[in-house]
Amino acid sequence: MSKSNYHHGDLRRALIEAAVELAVEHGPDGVSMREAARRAGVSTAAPYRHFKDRDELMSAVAAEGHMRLLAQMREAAEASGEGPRGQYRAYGVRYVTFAVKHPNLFRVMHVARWCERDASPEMAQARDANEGEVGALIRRASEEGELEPDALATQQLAAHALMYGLARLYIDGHGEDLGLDQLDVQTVVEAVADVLGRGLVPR
Amino acid sequence: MSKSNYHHGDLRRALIEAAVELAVEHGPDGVSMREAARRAGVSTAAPYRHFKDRDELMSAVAAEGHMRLLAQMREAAEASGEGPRGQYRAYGVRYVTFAVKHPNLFRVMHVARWCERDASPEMAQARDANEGEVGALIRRASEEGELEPDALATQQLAAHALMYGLARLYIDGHGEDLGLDQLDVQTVVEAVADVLGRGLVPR
DNA sequence: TTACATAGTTAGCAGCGCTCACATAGAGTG
DNA sequence: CACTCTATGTGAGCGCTGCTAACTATGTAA
Repeated sequence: MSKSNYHHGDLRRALIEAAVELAVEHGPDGVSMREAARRAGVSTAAPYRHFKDRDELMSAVAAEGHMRLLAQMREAAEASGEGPRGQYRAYGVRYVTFAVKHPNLFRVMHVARWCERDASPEMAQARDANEGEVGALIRRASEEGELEPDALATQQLAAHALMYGLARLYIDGHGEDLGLDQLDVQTVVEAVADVLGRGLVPR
Repeated sequence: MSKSNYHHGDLRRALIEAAVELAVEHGPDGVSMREAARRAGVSTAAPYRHFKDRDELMSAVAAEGHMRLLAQMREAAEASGEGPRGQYRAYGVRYVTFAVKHPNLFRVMHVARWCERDASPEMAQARDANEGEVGALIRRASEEGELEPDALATQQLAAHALMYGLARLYIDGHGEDLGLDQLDVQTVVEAVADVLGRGLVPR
């Protein structure tokens, strides 16, 4: 181990894990440098050797979340294996499912201040991985003629916005108003995806 | 004035306005009870006579935001005046425009803890107003045959999620990645709305 | 006038982010 | 091996925060 065992082993990593736990348990505001330090068994000033401020730690938490989400979506795409369009859909379903299952982590992952690509080294890496993956999928779908290539950017935006919006409606507590609570997440997502697929206009 | 001129006039109102300013200037985390009190010209403990804690104040801020948004959307709908479906679309455009113009207020308006209907009296009122308005519009659209009534709930959900998601993509800083910054908001929203209208499937 | 609820005050606790001066442990060098 | 240097940790402390307790002033009603 190159940089370990000075005093702690790998304090940076330990702090990130403690912060992830705190975020999951108590939400974004429930993460404090001092409590993360306590859980890692070091003094309250130690974290500042590894993160210049709280935002940098939160950004690392956000990156960790994005890594986990990407792993989930990969798994879902492989399991579905119906060609790019089906995989794209499986991505969406898993995306929303993840948000509903881990709302606090998802929240941290989408706070502007923490998810900009230069917010932390981890974040840049996570975003590269994510965009590469989704980009490749979209490209395959359009090459195989399953999406119209000319309107591709707009369509991708619409799909992205729809899934993101649905996820946020759930976790921001608009679920009950919309009668979403009784229904299975997957059912809802697929129904909504179908609306996007077929369009709103009656024919 | 029934409950005014004890000492201050209407401190509750003054605090809400100070908090709205703070939220607009510095974001949700930039609002503090103490600073709101200072701006209203009272001691730091005075706010607790009107709001049991910070969450209750923030909820009042969220409600204020929803009122302003509703006013904007009404205006947009009247200006468009193209029948319910066109008005629904105008609603959506104005909704996203509002979010882009007042990102911090929009953020406060959608934090779960602050936008639940029993978070504050103001919030309950604001949500009633909002839901009534949109609900009526949707109903008219379906009565006049401009939307398919059987899939109405799902369609409404899709439209809602799409606009909410688009707004959040903008304010959560995903705008640049998607190349949204160069384009006019209205153009983007209308393009996306069209994708929803026509559907994703190539025909 | 007196009694009372309302709306404000001051003082203070505990927790936070963050910084500074200091201590210590390992790596590199003579 | 001793010596230095830097990376990593500690403890104390500043100023901010949310919130509470005990007290005071004000307008209302009996």
